[in-house]
Amino acid sequence: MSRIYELRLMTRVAQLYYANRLKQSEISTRLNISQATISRLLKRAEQEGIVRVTITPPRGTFPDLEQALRDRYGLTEVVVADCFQEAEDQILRAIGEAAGHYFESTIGDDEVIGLSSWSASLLAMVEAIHPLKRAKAKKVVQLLGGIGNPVVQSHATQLTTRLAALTGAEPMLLSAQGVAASAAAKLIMVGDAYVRATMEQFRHITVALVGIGALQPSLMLWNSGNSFSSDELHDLEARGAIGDVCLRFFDAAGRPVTGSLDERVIGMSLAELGKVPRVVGVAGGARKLDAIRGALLGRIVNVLITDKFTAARLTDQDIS
Amino acid sequence: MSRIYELRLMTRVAQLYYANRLKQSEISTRLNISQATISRLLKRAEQEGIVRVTITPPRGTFPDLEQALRDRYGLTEVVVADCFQEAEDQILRAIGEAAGHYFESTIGDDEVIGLSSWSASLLAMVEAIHPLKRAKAKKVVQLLGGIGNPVVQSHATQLTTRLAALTGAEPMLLSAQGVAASAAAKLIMVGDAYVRATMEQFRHITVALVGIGALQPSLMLWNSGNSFSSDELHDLEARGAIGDVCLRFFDAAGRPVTGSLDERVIGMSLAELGKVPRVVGVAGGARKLDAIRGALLGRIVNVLITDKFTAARLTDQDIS
DNA sequence: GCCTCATTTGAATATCTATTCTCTATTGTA
DNA sequence: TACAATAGAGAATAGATATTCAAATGAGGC
Repeated sequence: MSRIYELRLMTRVAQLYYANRLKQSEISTRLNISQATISRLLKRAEQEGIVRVTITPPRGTFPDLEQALRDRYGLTEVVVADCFQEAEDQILRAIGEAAGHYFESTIGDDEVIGLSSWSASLLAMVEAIHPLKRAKAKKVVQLLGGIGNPVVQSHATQLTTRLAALTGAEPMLLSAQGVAASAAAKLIMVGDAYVRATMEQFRHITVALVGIGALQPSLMLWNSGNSFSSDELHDLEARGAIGDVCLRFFDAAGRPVTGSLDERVIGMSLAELGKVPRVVGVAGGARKLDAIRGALLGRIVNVLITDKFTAARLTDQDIS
Repeated sequence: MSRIYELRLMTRVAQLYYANRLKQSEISTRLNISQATISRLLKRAEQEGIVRVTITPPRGTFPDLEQALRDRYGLTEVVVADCFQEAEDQILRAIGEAAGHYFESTIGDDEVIGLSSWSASLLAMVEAIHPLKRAKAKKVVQLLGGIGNPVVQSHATQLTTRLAALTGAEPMLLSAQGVAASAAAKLIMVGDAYVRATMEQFRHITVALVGIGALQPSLMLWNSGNSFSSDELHDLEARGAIGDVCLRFFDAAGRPVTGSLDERVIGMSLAELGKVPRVVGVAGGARKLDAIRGALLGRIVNVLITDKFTAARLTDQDIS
């Protein structure tokens, strides 16, 4: 059969199939051609470029940025949230909402959720989550003790409790300070049966929700000599630390920066986190850019929820 | 779920489905969403205009013209053949080839083919047909006796024989003049057993291949007082006849123009033709434009094979 | 607050589509 | 001319997708 007529036939079949929405069998009856051949013609029509499928991203979605981030950093999934202005509070709301939606629509039954509690992003996320009707998750495990004064500490456990309530899961709290006064103090706290029980769950976690912190300036400022000694922080900084997840520090390339602090932190380690199938990092904002990049490069998270500005910067694109 | 996130999800699913070519079930595993929902999201993505399918007609094919003709004249199928120049011989070759392809690819098993023999278009068509390997058609029935001198007459029956050979069908010939000298002469010819047998097949025909003739100027000139009397032709013309199919005349609107001639023509009548499920008209060229339009308006044919120039004129479009 | 109606969801399944398999036929090669 | 390798078509069927159904949820309306 001559080429031109084959092309015509493909076009006609494509027209009947895609424009007129006929079944292949209807086309096959109509044109006296077997259904198998119709199927093959349609496939060839695609190969020939006669049929093309175009995906037009609706305003406010950024599949190209997401794709670029997945490709560049080997991430499983990325959600880029739209955000009108690049102001901290706006970004926080945007990524919180996005993370909430992501969480709601991807949480499966019987999941064991890990939550690295003290993070404005995660707080925003949990606030965005609607109560799930049917109990879905099994457990919500607090990944890190509370930080700073007791009020903030309780905040941390509340977040865990809240998420547990929303998902109908059992909360597993880490009723301890995130940073013990000393390695010895940590040992004592870890001796607590409840703390042990929670930490025992770490290895059963199926999805971890974590914030990503920047060392400079926030942690430095915020700390103001409470949990961390200036020496420790400066030491971390001197050794290249740029950010943290669960108070476990890493440098710009994502390599762990260990230190005496690790002996005092009560919470999940990076090694343990590495064994969790799905680690969702929720973070955005220019201030955290390098920390986020580090977490991505170090494969500390494999899902990222961020804002469009940060996403653009992470892919070296112009910000639009 | 907020609208923007729904749209994002549709986009993402569409991307995985169309760009990454994942199965719906793979997507459903990956995103923790049921396959049913993936299917629904894809459907909605189309409705939302996120996914669009574009059909790009290859050069030399004219789906838009074909569509316009189908719509305008209520045709079942139309093939518009490409044609470089608007010269009779070129047009003839183009539509002949197109008709041949159309025939080859749509002829089914057990079809009874009717062939209105004396037509340059049909000749070109039959010449373009490759011998079918497996016998397909059951019978090829000559729809009209031969015209003019015996050489031309035999031409007509040869065409039938040839098509029959190509399709492995049994030829049913009308070994008679297309136009008898008188009504009485017709009666005599129709008395012949073979002629009767062939005409008996008329009502079993599943597909009729017919040319479309123009009264002016061709028939008038061509005749030169052979089969038709000038009176008859002028009478037909006076009564609005503009063209014919199987020597059955019709006016510009496709209404039959009957006359004494009908009593003498040995061949299928328009009424009989109207009962054939698929009547394929093969014709093109400026000269025949009005005749073709008449045949279309009168629903005398329901499939048209023509050239792009004629197609454009039939749809009142500019010729390109 | 409680009920009704319209939606939404996933499991089961009906339907549609792609692929395999086999047969036929064709093309290039000796 | 005959032969092997190649290509193409449809029938059967494996596989994928759409739809149905039942259950559950949410949004008004009283």
